[in-house]
Amino acid sequence: MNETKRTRVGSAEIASLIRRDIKSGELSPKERLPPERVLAENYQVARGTVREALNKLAEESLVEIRAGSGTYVTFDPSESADNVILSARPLELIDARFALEPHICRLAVLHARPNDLEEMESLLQTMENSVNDPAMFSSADTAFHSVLAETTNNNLLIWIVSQINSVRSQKEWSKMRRVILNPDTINLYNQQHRAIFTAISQREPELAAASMKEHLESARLSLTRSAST
Amino acid sequence: MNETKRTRVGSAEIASLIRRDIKSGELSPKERLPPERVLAENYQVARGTVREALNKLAEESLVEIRAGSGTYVTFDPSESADNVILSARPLELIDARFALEPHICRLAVLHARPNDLEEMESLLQTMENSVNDPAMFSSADTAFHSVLAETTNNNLLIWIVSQINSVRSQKEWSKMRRVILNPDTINLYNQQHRAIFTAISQREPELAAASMKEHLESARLSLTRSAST
DNA sequence: CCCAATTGGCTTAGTATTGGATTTAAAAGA
DNA sequence: TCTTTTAAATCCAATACTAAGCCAATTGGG
Repeated sequence: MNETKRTRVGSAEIASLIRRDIKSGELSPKERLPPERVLAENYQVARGTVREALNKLAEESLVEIRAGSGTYVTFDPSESADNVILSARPLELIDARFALEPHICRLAVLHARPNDLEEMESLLQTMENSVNDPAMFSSADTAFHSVLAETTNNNLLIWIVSQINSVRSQKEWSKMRRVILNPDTINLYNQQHRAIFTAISQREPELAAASMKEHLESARLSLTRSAST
Repeated sequence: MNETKRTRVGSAEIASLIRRDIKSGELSPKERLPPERVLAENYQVARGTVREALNKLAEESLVEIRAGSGTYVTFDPSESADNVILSARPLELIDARFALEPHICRLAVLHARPNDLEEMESLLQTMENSVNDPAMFSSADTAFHSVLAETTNNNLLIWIVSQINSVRSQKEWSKMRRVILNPDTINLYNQQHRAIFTAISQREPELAAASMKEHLESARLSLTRSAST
């Protein structure tokens, strides 16, 4: 199938190329594509082929074709953001945190300053005093993970984590917290948070990352257990 | 030699240019744009075309047009959510990718289906044929990392990666790409991409993650090297 | 306070560009 | 061979752009 690469360039291939540029943001919303005749020239195909490709993209609502005017990008990758965040499922969230937070711990070890550590210590104490107050624990927990991100001094990571945290403050999630956050679980989490904090203050990046992984593993376990009941 | 028939520069193009300058902060809030007649001269179009472009921007609330006075920027990028993304610095981006992409590789190993692998293979071939075409390489490279994210089936991760990719399509970055992406570097990246792909097809999560880390390490090196020159 | 200069608002007629659609021929694939 | 797809060349219809002029609102200097 892919052996004969050179000869056959069909409308499907053209469509894929353009689709990729739109979805990756290389072509921004409202932007006008070059005229069909020029695209045909660029891709070295006939105009009819380009036309077919553009019509496919129009059916996918990626572009809008206006006769006499041009073809315009109508897909905004950043607009689908709210939907993604609102509809994120618990296990998706845990996987995303698995990707992010261990490495955040490593970076936190590199960048942590005394007042970062003080803030973490203060939040740890709040959580340790909230064994019977799930709501309080939960807000301090979120803050703790935010501080970890802020400690990296990486605005991109800080922003990503804040986006992820906004998922957790959804309505549906607070229900779930009430089920999961019993005193035993809170105690477990407190121990794990403490382990992460200790690893960071002792400047041990891999230990910090490993502790975070263990913590997230527990969180995943809590989730699957609560889902099965 | 005048075979090059310029494609029409229309109101959509003018609007895109000005919109980009506004959103990137090149034009500050409250600042007055040059008069329509001057803009028309600068862009080498008729005044009516400039007018249409400005009216579009006014509908998007990016500018305010006051008859007899002028056209004023009414959009403040620092108050926009996209701000973090627009102002992300190269090393921040690499750190974020260090956090995300190795784990994405692990998840990709778990979820990869035959047509995911086919798509990766096709992009690898595109990149391998683009040793002397940085723009094409870059677009396929972005797509490759996007496909990795899509393979996880995790919408949250897919969205995060797409946000990160949108950073890379910024103006400043395309300059940097031209400096970094010489044939040697592209060949190196191609080898590394191939290694990642092989690890995924052979279902070796840790090998895939390690290959990705190596790839990102190279990317970081290219960045620091280009920054120091 | 008024006048003159500047700036956006708007109209018109003529021209150019662009997508829409059809036809014929050639090439690729079943 | 027959079917489908692509190429190439037209012509058409919709839309946008140019150019030029005049009006209306605003601004700032005298």
